[in-house]
Amino acid sequence: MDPHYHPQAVEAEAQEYWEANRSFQVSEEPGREKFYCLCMFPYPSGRLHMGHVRNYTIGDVISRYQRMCGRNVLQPMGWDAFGLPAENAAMKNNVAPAQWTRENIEYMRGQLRQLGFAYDWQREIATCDPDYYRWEQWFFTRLLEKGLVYRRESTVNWDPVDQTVLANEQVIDGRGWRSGALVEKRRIPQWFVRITAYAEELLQGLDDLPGWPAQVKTMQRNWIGKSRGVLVRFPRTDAGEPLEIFTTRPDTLMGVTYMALAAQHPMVEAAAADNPELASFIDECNRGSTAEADLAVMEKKGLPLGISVRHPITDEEIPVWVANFVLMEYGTGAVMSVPAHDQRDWEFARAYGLPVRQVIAPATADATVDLDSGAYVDAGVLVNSGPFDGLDSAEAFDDIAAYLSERKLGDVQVNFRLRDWGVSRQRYWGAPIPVVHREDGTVLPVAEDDLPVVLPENIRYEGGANPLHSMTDFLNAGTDDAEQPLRRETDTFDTFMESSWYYARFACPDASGMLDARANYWLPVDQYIGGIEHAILHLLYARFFHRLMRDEGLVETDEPFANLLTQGMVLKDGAKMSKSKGNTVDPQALIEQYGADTVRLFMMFAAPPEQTLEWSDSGVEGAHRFLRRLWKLVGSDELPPVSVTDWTALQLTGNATALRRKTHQTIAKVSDDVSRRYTFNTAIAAVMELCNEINRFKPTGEGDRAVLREALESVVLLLSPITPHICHRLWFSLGHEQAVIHERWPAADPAAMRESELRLAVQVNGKVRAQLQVPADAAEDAIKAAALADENVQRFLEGREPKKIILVPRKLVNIVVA
RNA sequence: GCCCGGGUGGCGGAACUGGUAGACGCUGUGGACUUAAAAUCCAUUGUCCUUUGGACGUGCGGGUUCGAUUCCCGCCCUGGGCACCA
Repeated sequence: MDPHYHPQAVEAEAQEYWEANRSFQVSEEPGREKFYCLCMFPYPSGRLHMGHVRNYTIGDVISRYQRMCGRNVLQPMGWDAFGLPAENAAMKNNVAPAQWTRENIEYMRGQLRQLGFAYDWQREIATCDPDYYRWEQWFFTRLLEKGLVYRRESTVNWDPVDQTVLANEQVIDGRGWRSGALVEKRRIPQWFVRITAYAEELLQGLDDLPGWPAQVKTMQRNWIGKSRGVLVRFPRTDAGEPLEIFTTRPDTLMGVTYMALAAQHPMVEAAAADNPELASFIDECNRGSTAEADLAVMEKKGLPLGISVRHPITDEEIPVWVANFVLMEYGTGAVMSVPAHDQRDWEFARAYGLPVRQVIAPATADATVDLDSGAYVDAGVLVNSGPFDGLDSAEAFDDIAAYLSERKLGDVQVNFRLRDWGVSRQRYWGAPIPVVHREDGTVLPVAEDDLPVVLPENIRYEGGANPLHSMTDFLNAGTDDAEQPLRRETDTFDTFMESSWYYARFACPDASGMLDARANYWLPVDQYIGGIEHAILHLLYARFFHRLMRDEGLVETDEPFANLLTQGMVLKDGAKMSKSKGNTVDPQALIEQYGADTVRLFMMFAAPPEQTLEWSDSGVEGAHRFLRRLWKLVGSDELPPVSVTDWTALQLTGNATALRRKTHQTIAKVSDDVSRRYTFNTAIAAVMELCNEINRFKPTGEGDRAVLREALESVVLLLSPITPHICHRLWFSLGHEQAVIHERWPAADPAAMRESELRLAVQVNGKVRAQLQVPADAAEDAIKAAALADENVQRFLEGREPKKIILVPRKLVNIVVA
């Protein structure tokens, strides 16, 4: 065997073997345990970045491990191919988005192959392929028929110079990123999917996902935001509909001193008609971005409408204000303000000189209220609340709700923060929304036989308006039954639509319908892996879409992803790697210099998968050095495999017994790390320790040789999911005829792992003062006696009698004095 | 602003259920080999104290405990998400 490790040759050889043998092509095998391992598919942005390499290496390690455990493993790969960057690239480089995207896919597919991932490439999907998105279009028309999608007006960012809708990301400090023009909010009709109809189920479903990280479930719970409160109607002092608000704190109702409305609230718009100051305030509110983060940090501003309502209990007159921090999209677009017991209301009241009225007092004497420095927001006991005085907040909630309900002034209501999913995008590079418009403004779904609505790909893209607007062939959709002309919709779908069901299509990529029975063999995904940045939106939409497909009879399960691993970001210089920040590290250069195995090993070794990984160029070299040592260590053993049937019959030297113990402890440790903890970094560290021990081991007889052999084979088997190419080669060089991918994962022998002696720490008052070597089966009293007998321990006891001796089995003895 | 994370040597990280802080690797330093360099191998590498040994040390300030990186309270810094980036 070549004494030098040449990764390029080794990796080409392994990859050719896997390809020639179609090693990773799988089909349904009823009766055999399946394992569906999926990584979030990439957006084909041009080249792989380190985040991809990290994500896909984790998935590949898990897939290859599960395969060695005997499961029928599906690991597919595809492309989330629609999206904004293709349009930006088109403008910049004068190339059609379709062409740009497909060229990127070609290149990135080659990179993934070089990294040796065990994908079933026959299942490859690109979401920009009409064979894929036609089913999304079909499904949308089904939802339309069921009333699960609807059209209404909603707000977008409008660039008045470029005459185009901007994504939040394209609005920088309230201005269009290209034109620099002040962005305006504009309301246009858009399609929505009723995710709110599934809010309760999506919330409950989280309880049935033990394989999901708690933090992700918490984020989703908070996002769905279920709350119980009261819808209160405040009658107007003049004519007109009462003002409705939702509050979770009806116990503070007696402390309301003003009402606050969103600028888009109908009552505000009506009042602005004869109030120029108000009209200009609304204009001001209608500038800038629609992003919630921007709205939340804005200076809180407002204006009185000159309108008032009556308090539903006291009949007192309450002024109505418009405020820039109230969102029309939430609740009713109006809130009751209780400055004494809500911090934001308090700040607003301070700024505008509105009264602060305390109606809640602390339930315990030690709490204090200082309304000059801020609101008192905790629950407590009602004061200044007339008939409700003395009730605690919980009782007051019920009593006040009942009072309002009897008088038809309010109702207990469950409210969700979750809003319906707006899926319309005023973009070219997306799946066309399959509807047509009549001249009278009514809308019809495209008939099933007329699907897919194919997006024209051979276009010139010059930015600004959606090029579909000027394509008469596309726009002309024939006539309806009454011979009236039909115009095709030019909006396309949110790309989250495609990524909400691709995992199911991978099970049956050539199905003649949206899905077929194969989906039910493979689903749910057993292990889903992707970036933590998708913790809410993508994962929630996919969970929702899965239920929609279930209710259409397409899948049998409730949840799409049984286990979820959220990988941390790859950062450099403390920031997410991105082209715009110019801090990317190109994996390609590393693959070419060191080989795929080095890159894979380094990525898995540098940090546990859930943690952010701060990139550093050093360390890659170290991973490569380890592989070179491994090559020499294993490759130099050219004796044939040893088969031992009964290890207990062998006479082993002390060193051999120790090495065998280390081997089996390592097998146990790595198995646990890979299968339960997903801490590949500690798994690799354990194998490195074993290699260090092998290096020090000098075999002297047949038994020693058998132990060495077992250790080397274990190293290769344990590393094979992580660095599959070098292990493929080394397994053959160890004399095996079958490729390592067909081998079973090794089992740890508990008898071999047993220690005969233990090393315990001896503490005096919690500080380590000595180390103790004791037989593994030593009695408690003997251990305590030995600990007390230690010279240094005696020195620190200073003749004092131990008050207590704490013995933690296998760990330490703590002698407590004084 | 709101929701969810993170903070441990010069660096990446380990310590899994409250039990010996710093595994494994990187870097640095010293040495071997070499005409020399690279590669490789060996030793060493938290700070401080003259020591066999000891003090300090896990963002900061408190608390609980025989014992806290781990649990509790209050801060600071930092990453992710906030519904049209994917």
